[in-house]
Amino acid sequence: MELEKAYEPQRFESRWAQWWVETGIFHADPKAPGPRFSLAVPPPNVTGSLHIGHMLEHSVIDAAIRWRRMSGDNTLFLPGVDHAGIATQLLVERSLAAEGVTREQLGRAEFEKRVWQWKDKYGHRITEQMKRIGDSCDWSRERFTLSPELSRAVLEAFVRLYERGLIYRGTYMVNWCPTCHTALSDLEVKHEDTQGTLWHIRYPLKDGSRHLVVATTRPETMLGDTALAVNPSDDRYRDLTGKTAVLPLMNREIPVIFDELADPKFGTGVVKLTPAHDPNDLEAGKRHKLPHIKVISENGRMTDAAGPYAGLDRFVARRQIIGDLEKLELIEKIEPYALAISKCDRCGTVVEPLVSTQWFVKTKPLAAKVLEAVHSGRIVFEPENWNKTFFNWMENIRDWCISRQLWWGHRIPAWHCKDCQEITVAREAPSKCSHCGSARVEQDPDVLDTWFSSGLWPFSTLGWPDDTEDLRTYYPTSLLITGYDILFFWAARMMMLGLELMGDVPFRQVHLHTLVRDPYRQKMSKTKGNVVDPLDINEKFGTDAVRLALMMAAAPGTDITYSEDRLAAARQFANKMWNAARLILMNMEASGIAPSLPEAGTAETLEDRWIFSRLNRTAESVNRALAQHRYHEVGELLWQFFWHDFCDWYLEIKKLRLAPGSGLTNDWRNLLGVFSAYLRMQHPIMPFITEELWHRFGQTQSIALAAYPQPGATDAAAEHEMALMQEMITAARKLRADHGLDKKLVLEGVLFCRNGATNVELSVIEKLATVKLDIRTGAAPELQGAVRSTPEFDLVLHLPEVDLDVQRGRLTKEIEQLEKLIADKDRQLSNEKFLSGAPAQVVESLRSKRAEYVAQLEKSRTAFSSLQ
RNA sequence: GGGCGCGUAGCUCAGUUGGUUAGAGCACCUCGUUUACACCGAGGGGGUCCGGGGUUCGAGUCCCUGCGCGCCCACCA
Repeated sequence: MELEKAYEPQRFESRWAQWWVETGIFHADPKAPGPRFSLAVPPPNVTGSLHIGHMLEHSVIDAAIRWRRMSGDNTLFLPGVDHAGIATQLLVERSLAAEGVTREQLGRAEFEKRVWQWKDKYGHRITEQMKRIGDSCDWSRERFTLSPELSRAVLEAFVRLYERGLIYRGTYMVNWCPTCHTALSDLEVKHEDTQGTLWHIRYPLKDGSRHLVVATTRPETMLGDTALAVNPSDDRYRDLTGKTAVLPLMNREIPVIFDELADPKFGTGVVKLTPAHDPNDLEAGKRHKLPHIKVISENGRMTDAAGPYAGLDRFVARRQIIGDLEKLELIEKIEPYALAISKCDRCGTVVEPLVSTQWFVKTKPLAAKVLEAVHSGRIVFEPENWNKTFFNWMENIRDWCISRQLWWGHRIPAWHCKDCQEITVAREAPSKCSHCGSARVEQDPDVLDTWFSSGLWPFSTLGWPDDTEDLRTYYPTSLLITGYDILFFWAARMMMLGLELMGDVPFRQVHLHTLVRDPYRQKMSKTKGNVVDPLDINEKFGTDAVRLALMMAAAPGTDITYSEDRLAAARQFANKMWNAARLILMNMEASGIAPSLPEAGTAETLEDRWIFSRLNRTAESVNRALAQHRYHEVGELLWQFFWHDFCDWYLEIKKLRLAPGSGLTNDWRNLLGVFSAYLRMQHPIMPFITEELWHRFGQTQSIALAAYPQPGATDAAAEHEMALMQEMITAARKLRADHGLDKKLVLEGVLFCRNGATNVELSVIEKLATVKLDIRTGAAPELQGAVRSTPEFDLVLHLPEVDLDVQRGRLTKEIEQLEKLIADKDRQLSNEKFLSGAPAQVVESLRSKRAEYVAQLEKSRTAFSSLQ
């Protein structure tokens, strides 16, 4: 049964994807033998769809898992999805908006019902896509952060942390998004450098003696000013003790106070204090017991306290205030000013700092445990250059605001008493207040930050808080593979919560992969319209080719720039695999062998000794690169081995040996043994084509369950002999190409060999280079005609017509190169410091290298003069 | 204001601990379709490794510095 002529992945990929799921071969068994290797997938948004970043991430994760599984580990690849609180809620709200409905109009219960409907509708898309791209997950263990089981884990985690004093409720200044209408954690706020404006505003003193000039970037907040401050060491303002200023526009009297907050070097050295709208001012306000006047509300509009500006959007109010101040001639100066503006990560709205009562996680004690775990090596970053960034963040961590004023998420398990105002935190809804016994208790309306539940992922997915066999077997997980963009959001939180609640690290190793950018190095985003749908390119190039291309591009350090050229190259590689298999199968049929992959026999020929050596060397490098998460190296090693060793040389030589009707000869066994090993080695990167070919060669079990090739003995002598033979063949081809001779014309000549070079197999050289050679030992007595020389042999071809100009050109270039190299070596070898300082080995190799060049130079010169 | 990273062939990038003539893929040039693959084969051209110092017998690789670019963190007006 012959293979189709070309690699057409569409013909078989979805079939294998389905087969892998249906046969359940990736089902994890805690009782199975072998070292345990477990990994929980970074849960994608339940309503999301696969993007190119996922494609890279899943290629890498799946390769890691498949490699460990084939290496004999008891593996668990746990899949699942995240409810993605704010993202999903916004999505559904947007769809409601299209119907002309707001969530408030629907009410909480009805809205939640709508989101669940949405989840049911789109929630399977991403997991179906994961199956389609070949993720070798245990689908029986699929998890969802908002499922009843995981919700129980969230509840338990919250209560335990609360009981340990690690969760508290308090009133602080938080980041507030007026559009999403919720508090945000610090991480959900993006700082964007912007060219803003600094307005210098005059605040008259009450006594009319003078005015103070205050600089601000946010004039609208002045309506809430409750003081002006100057630095106590600032000589310019010593006389202001006890003075009062009049707040323009509001005509409110505000005191002038002395506080270190005011920097004498900034502007005029006078700063306005708005405790309700600025974190620094809030602190200063506390120190001086200043009143808070909230002039901006949760929806971004001015409050009643803003007097004539009440009800205006905060930015509209700003413009009006500037206009009004100008009319009053209270603007002293307007200058451009560079500042970082804070925006909501989700919707891009400018975040408003507001004082608000929220729930927080006390992070310092948790971070201490994490720092200890990383410092002691219980968690290892790979690549390790993230250590410093990570430590810096962990060491300066601030408390984590975990309450969100949303409706989609885990409801906070706290009940407020309407009588005594106290809070009861409990695992189940209490019938009465635990403080006063009142039955008038009501659950806190807020939900938890979506990252709170994701932070429990490595153990909540394994059955925690119950003591399950899965949890005992697979926790801590072995490896976390994720993008560096969610290092703090997710990885750091898992570490904190895992160490606190499980008493052990959530994973032993963290591999941070790179991000995929568009061809112009821009981040891919839907709004920019530069996203690439991986399903489209999988269809076009083949999923295996996309996996290979992405992994080969993903060298740690820099982000990947997306390029179709790479994908096309990878597809061509897959096509090469396909056609090599086709060649082998065709010849098997001719030799009377049924498709099969027998064990390799013993190496008898040079090419067998050589390919075994190369295979073992490649297996060694590939296993090491996989262990170090150097996936681009894995791809490159396998590419080189397969295309340039196996196809270009090994198969070409074997083609000369295989005879029709021969049956299963030793040549065949060796060829098939190497091919089988290659398929298995390539499988973690390219699961589909390898599975397809595996079966085309008569296998019935999945290749995913076959053994991963382990390194074996190498054969330096065989590699040297093979290299020599390749040089001889190449030399002949070069001579032919130099003279523009027909490929079919058999050229006659003499091969002069020295030393060990004599036992080359002449017939192989003759066939692969289309030559007819006499072979002699020793150096050529004279070098006439078309010659190519190396230290170990001289090849002289009798050409029908030697183009002397071509020969001279080639030789002149060679001679120049050699002279330069020799001069280079001479310079070093005449350097006393080098001779005394460098290791003997280095000096020796330099000497012998020089001797080789000199010998070769002699040859070239002789050949050149023989042309005269 | 801190921190990280990048600058190597026309393009996209490799280049673990400093040590043969710095590599790959794509693109380019020449030749080649009789038996796996034109998604191919054979051969070839192409690089002052961003600039400047330094350490060293020896630097693409280590140190300092300048230029250019990117990212992350950060409550100063």
